[in-house]
Amino acid sequence: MGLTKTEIFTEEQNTIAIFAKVFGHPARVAILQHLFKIESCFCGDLVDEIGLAQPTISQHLKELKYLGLIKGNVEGTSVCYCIDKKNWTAMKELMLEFLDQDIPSDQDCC
Amino acid sequence: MGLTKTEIFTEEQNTIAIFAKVFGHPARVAILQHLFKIESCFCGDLVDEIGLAQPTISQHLKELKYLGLIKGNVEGTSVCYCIDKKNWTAMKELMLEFLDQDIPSDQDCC
DNA sequence: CCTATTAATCGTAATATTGCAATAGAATAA
DNA sequence: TTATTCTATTGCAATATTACGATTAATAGG
Repeated sequence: MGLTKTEIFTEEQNTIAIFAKVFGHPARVAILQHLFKIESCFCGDLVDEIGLAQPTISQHLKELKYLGLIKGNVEGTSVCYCIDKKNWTAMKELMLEFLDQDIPSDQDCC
Repeated sequence: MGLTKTEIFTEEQNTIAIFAKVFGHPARVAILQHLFKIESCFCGDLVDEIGLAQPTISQHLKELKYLGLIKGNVEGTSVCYCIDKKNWTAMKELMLEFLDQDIPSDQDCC
């Protein structure tokens, strides 16, 4: 099938999965890390920095943009991409809540 | 192609992506949340709790186990699954480092 | 032994993802 | 206008993922 049964899960579970999925590819991790490192951020730079073809990078950027994690600003023929910090923070809160479930005991139950 | 070019990325980027990918499906998110909620943790319960077939749950558990995030303990005909807290903490550190890149300014560059 | 119970594995169909060549679009420069 | 530059889109092949029916272990109970 290859089709996720989203309807049987909570909205929170689906949202966590959607954000996690976008981080589930090293190219998108690399893009985000690079955008954080250099605050100014032209698109062509990413193609040089990461070793993937321009259409491939463009596709990854599209996904990141669709989730609101980055913004793109047209400047002449180039496009300046950067992190949408507000949305990034909101996403981070959600992921932290999920990752931080392990407060109680140190020992495992089995 | 459908084949990720892992060789052009750093080990850290690949590791982040691998962990993120496992959270990229709501069923696995749900499994982990349930394992955190009830400390004791039989496998059949997960099949009832989540509305997916037994082979499907078993497959998701296998992936979580492969990454070391959960442990399985045979008890008679049942298997008791639980979070591997040590590995969970290590994974969390890595993810936090990635998610917490946004310390500097509040304003976006574009 | 046989049977029931539980979980893992196999096989397979449906769908999704990745990557890129080719092309199209959009703005600038000459 | 025409050429150039940069990015987005299209189309497609290769591979991966998801889901589950059927089957196979593995253990427990009679």
